[in-house]
Amino acid sequence: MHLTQETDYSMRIIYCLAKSGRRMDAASISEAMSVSLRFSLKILGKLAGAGLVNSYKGMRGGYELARPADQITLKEVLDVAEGHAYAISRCLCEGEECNRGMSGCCVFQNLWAQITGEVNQTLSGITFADMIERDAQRQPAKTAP
Amino acid sequence: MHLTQETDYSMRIIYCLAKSGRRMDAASISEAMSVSLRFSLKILGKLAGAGLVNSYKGMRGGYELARPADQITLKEVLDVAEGHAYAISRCLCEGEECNRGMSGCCVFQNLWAQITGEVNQTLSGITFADMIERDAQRQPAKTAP
DNA sequence: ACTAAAATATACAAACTTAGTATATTTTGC
DNA sequence: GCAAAATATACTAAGTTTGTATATTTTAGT
Repeated sequence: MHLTQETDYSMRIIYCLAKSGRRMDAASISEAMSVSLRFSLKILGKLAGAGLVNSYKGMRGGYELARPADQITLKEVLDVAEGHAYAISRCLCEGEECNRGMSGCCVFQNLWAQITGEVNQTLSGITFADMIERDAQRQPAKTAP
Repeated sequence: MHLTQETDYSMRIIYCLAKSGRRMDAASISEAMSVSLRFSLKILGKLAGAGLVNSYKGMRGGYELARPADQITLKEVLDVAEGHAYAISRCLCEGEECNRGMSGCCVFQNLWAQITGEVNQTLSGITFADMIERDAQRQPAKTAP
């Protein structure tokens, strides 16, 4: 029913890179996220493979966003992390046609498609720059004391 | 990521009972849904336990809706079938606080809560009577030839 | 009262998914 | 050349889902 941990971590990792604006190595990221180094590396590999982050080997290597934060949407990250687009019901996924009961294309599929569409639209309308903005709004002016 | 099969079947079972308007035994329901009798029984037990359907033992026994179809919402059935309310992310569920990284209550939680709220609101605004209506709308007047 | 048709309760198990780990290898800056 | 990084590949442990099986209880009809 829920998005996976991997999706959760992926979001945070991209957010972290977006906020820092600099290249970071996996160890720093994993520490900032409180996720094991191994698992962070696995996820970063996936994100790099999908072209959301660029990776650099060797000393001074690490990861950075492949595009500016205002050009990466939540939907993109979710799709990569989950392996496919968000869908509230399985019956909307390819190769998983609902052929039980209900004559032909059922009423529920119709409804699930509607909800799924709304969620995806929301997610594709929000970038990581927006998220940073949102966070700033929530924490009202933490200026020097 | 998806609602479970059990939720899918639960929806259809309630829909089936709503449409028939009569008491039906598990065998008839399972046949109509193309789901095994055993599994149907298991799900029907859950629905009966939650008070969504009434069950009757013995000959001429079976199941019927506990309330009229226009007083049972999709949200109610989902909550029973899944065991808890819909939430897009785990971090919204009780006893699953997200305490990793992100200072305090994170921006993502905020967003997930918003999306989750919208989905739940949609689901609680639709009854099974509405679903029957919806289906009729989709299948344009299948009157005699 | 007896019998057959139903639901109920409880437990079990197989398959799949998720979450995370381990090992060995490759690349690159210094 | 060496050490710091990523990469590739494979493995495993735990949890969840999707059922199935067995034995029991209740009730209508005769």
